[in-house]
Amino acid sequence: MSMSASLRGRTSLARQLAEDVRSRIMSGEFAPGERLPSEADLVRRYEVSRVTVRTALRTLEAQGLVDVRHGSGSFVSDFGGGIRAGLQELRSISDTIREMGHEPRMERHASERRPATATETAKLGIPVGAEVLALERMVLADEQVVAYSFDVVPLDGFPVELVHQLGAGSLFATLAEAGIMPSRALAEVHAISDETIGWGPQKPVPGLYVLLDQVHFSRRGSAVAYSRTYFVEGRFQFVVLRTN
Amino acid sequence: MSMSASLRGRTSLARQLAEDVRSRIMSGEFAPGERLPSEADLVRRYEVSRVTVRTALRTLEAQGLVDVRHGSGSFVSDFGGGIRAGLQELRSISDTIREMGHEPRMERHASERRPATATETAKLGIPVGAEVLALERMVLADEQVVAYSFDVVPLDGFPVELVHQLGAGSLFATLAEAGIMPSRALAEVHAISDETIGWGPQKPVPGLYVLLDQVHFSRRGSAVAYSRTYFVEGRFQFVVLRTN
DNA sequence: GTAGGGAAGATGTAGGACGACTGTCAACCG
DNA sequence: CGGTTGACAGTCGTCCTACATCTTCCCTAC
Repeated sequence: MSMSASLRGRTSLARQLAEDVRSRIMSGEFAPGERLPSEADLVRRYEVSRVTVRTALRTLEAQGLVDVRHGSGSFVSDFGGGIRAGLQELRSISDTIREMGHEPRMERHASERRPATATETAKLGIPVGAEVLALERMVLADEQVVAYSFDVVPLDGFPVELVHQLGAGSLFATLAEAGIMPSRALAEVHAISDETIGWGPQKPVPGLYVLLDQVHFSRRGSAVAYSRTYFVEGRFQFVVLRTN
Repeated sequence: MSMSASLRGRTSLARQLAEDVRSRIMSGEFAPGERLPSEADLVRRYEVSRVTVRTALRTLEAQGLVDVRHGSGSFVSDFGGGIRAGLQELRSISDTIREMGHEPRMERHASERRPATATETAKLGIPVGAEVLALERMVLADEQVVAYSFDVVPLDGFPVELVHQLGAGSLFATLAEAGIMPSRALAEVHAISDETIGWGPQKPVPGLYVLLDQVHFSRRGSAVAYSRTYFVEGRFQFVVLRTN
């Protein structure tokens, strides 16, 4: 059960352990409701201290994946039928679609360098008129339209040689390559009924969408992207795990 | 800065500490971007061990409220002045409204004991035909309608003397009193356009809602309630904090 | 058969120690 | 003079040991 040696280094041990256990839970190696190995067991198996094990368990508990019971053990949370990709986990839409068992594809509709609008300057906390790259894309899962995405990335300080790449591949991957990996996002959820949104032969009628209006932040707290994603109602399962 | 003595007992020290620091962050005592006291400081001020402090900080970090930086310190997450009261924190609608600075009120529209429907038996994992209490309520903030709520609570094993109270006060409070405090909820988000939902003089037109379709679970993993809450679009700020 | 008690195992908390990383600032060098 | 280097204090990451508290289960006593 030991982690691959390549995992070590870079991030903290606890973080790696949490990620490893998390993947094992997701893969079903640890079934919902089942008891995890005791802290002492995990100490032996992963060859880390109990502090590290407990730190990792705490992280997973805060994420709602496990339930640590005093005097009894740690248990995989049971939601009576499977945990899905939660909205509170920050990852690219493509990755989320792939995790749900579908094949993602992004189709670029427009790509433009222009000054930021008033809304964008406010959301991103950048000066008025600062240059941004605006993207309009269509998100497909198994060739069916699931969302229309409008992304804005401030270009000030962004590596020039990577600008063209922003509109091409994964936004997350390119941002990470530029050293400004999104670490957190503040997302607002809205219900939108608008016939003017969307395009293409699969344009949904009526135009009913769940809008995810979100600002992405780097670990240091600077805004790195602002995106509005209109999810076609019914085609995408939005799940939020709520804990206390 | 010590916690009130009444806080001690019941839950774990770490949980109490996390909750205390969380409230101080929310109240602005610890401003966004600001550095928290060092772990050693917190140990002295709260008179707990470093293990406890670190456990609490880890929890807050997993919730995205603080950013712990190796060798530097712990910092309150900065979202550029963005609002808090995130959707991923499980609390009653009333509490959420109150935290946003408004006065909540629930108005009961209907209350009925009946067998569970097929959907409800599936969502709650109860036998077909099991008796449930179904509630229909209107949620107001400062006397303005913000949502219509449809709640279902399975009555099997529920204390008889508390049944009437379910329809009266706070659902959460009554469930807690019955010893089945909701600890986690799996919530689905949908955009709904439906003119048949809602009632009263303030019934919104058009009927555009953000639907929060959620199953509440106890700490042990049993479903304790199923609720569909239709939030009137634009009247309630839905915020999801996404982390990784 | 049942209630009670105790042992074993599990997590919760405490305290001390050391390593690794970060930011600062003074000394140094070109 | 400016930029670099290096020492240093502060802070988080990890480990160790010990004990307290809680759960569970089994065994005993009645």
